[in-house]
Amino acid sequence: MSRVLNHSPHVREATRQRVTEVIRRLQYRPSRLAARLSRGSPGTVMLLVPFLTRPSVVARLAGALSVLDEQGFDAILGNVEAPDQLERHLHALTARHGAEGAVIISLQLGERHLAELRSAGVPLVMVDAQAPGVPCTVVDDIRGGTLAAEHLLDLGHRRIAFVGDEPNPDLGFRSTRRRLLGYRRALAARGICQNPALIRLGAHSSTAAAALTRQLLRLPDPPTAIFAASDTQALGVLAGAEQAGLRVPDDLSVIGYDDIESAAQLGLSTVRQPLRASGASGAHRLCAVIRGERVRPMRQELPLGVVARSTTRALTDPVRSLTDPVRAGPARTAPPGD
Amino acid sequence: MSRVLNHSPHVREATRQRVTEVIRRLQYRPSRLAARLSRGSPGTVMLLVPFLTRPSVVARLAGALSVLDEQGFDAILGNVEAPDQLERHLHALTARHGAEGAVIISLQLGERHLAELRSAGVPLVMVDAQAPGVPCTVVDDIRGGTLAAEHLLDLGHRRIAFVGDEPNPDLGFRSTRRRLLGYRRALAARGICQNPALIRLGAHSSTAAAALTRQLLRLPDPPTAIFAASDTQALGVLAGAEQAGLRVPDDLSVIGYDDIESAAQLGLSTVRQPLRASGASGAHRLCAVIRGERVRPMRQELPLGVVARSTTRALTDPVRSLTDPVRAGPARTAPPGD
DNA sequence: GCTTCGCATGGAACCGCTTCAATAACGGTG
DNA sequence: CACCGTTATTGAAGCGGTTCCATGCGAAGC
Repeated sequence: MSRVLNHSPHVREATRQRVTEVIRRLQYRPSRLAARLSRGSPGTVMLLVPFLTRPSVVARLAGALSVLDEQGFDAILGNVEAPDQLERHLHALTARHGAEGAVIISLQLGERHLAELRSAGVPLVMVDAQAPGVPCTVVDDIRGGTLAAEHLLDLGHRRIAFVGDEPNPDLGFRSTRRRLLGYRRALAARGICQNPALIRLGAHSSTAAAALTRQLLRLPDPPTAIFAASDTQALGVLAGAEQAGLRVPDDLSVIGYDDIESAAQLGLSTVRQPLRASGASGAHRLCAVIRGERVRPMRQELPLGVVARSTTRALTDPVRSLTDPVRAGPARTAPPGD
Repeated sequence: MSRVLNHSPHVREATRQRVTEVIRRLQYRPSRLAARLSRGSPGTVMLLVPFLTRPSVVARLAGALSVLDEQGFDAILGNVEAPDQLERHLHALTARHGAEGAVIISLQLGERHLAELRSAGVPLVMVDAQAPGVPCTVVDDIRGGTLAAEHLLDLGHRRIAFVGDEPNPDLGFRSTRRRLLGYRRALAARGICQNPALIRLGAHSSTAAAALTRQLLRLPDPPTAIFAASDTQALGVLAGAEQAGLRVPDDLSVIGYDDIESAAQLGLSTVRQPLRASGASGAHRLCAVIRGERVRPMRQELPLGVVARSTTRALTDPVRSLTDPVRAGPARTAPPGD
């Protein structure tokens, strides 16, 4: 009878009919659990994400979910906002038959965790994070930072501030640090002396970013452009600028990072990274690992690009830095919509 | 040995030690699957959501997830963006031992689906949706619509437009329709004649909303305020207004619905509903149902309230509607930040 | 010192499916 | 019509726990 359920070819049509009929009459519902146990594969993978509510995380998650779905895996979701949650979920992973593998998203695991997972032999794949020996899908955040800074530099800006979030001590996000590094390199490459006062770190929230922005704008020599470490923070920067009475992009250029949905909606200039695709790719790669295949580039790097929308514009008031009458810059890309 | 794992009291300390030691030496990892099978409870529930990327959905999801987590349930996530996905996930649910129950979020199930689930005896709970005989957690969207409209009316607006999304034929969202109904009632209650041209429906996206807004603003007699059926759409309205060269709230008041995170960030006035709490409550109630308890109010209604931020303000140009000298309204609540 | 009671432990049965080996039915052929 | 090679079906043995029952052992009571 198991044969008819699993569409085995070695069953006569007559019997199939008969069995199906009985199944229907008995209201028989097979137990997935039992099937999975005896088959030895739980058909389940874990998706581990930090701060589920962040749009960039959700986009990645959605990407991963869609391919797992179509590959027939159940996706159990683990959200970690505190170290103990990480601990718990990771522990659940190491239990045999808990999940067949895991996609770890935007979570930098510590040595201890990695060792545990390795010794438990859990198929693993990382997205927006890396670890030795684990297939990962990333972007070059340093380059991303450079791209953002260069975009602003190309528009004539010189006093370019950076607003980011402090590295989380427990769940070590390091992308902000790398983006900052890229920004620094770009400035250095153009021979611009870096003013430490223009670099502000706070909590990863747009209200924190707004506060930092107000601080920046109160500086005796305020920035003409701000690079925010994420779009979420860039939205805060926008709010901060408005609160300070500045107009974007007229008085201040702002560029974010990620290209989340609302960035497009609000016309935020940003550094785009393929969020959804990163999740999808991670999931695909995990499936490969589970099947025992060898994933090709251990470290897969996705492309990055500046999307100039309407929050960045060429520096219009050279008085601030040099001379010249007011002349509206060319920037201001087409707004979204239509 | 099962006893020591399950912390049974009937085991001597010495034996416990010995067993634990052996377990450690053998690198023994218990199989969750086997445990669950023999125990007869999968310890897993399904979270079914539509359009995972919508912020309101994510907030609810996060709420549900957090309580399931602390209750020791694995949450398998099902995202449905198309009817066939719904079908698949629902079907998986009816399989025995697939999941112990499900929290259905913002998804209006059809009669057929409900019947199937009922006959399969799957413990069910709905959030932001309802069905006869199923415990649900909702808000009164009609009243929400009324609240939004009244807020604008109280500010002196009379030409109030509505921007919303068309009901999805497959996954029947009906909240927009109800919010619209509430809006209509409020207007009717004040004896305001309703102009059908001021009601625009499109896709649920902020770009669509932006387009609708531009149409509205090109009207010979454009609205002075717009009520958007969701914050996402309100953001689009904001963008549309900006594209049309209008300033918010000076030239146009905008109110949204949901109070998603970015609403607070951007100072969007909105009708707040407890998103995260709704998910959490749904999860709690599901746990109760699973435990065989009777959930108290079958239909649990969560509170709603207007949050006036900086996108709504009293009508300043009375010429447009009636009389009165210009007097800046009280509105314009403190901006976010700090 | 021997029985009685109770708690700790070892063992069997079972959860519900898959799988594989063994048996039965089948169709074709000499 | 008997025989043989296939193919279909049935049955038993796991998968890896949990649970329940029976046995063993130690402490308490007589």
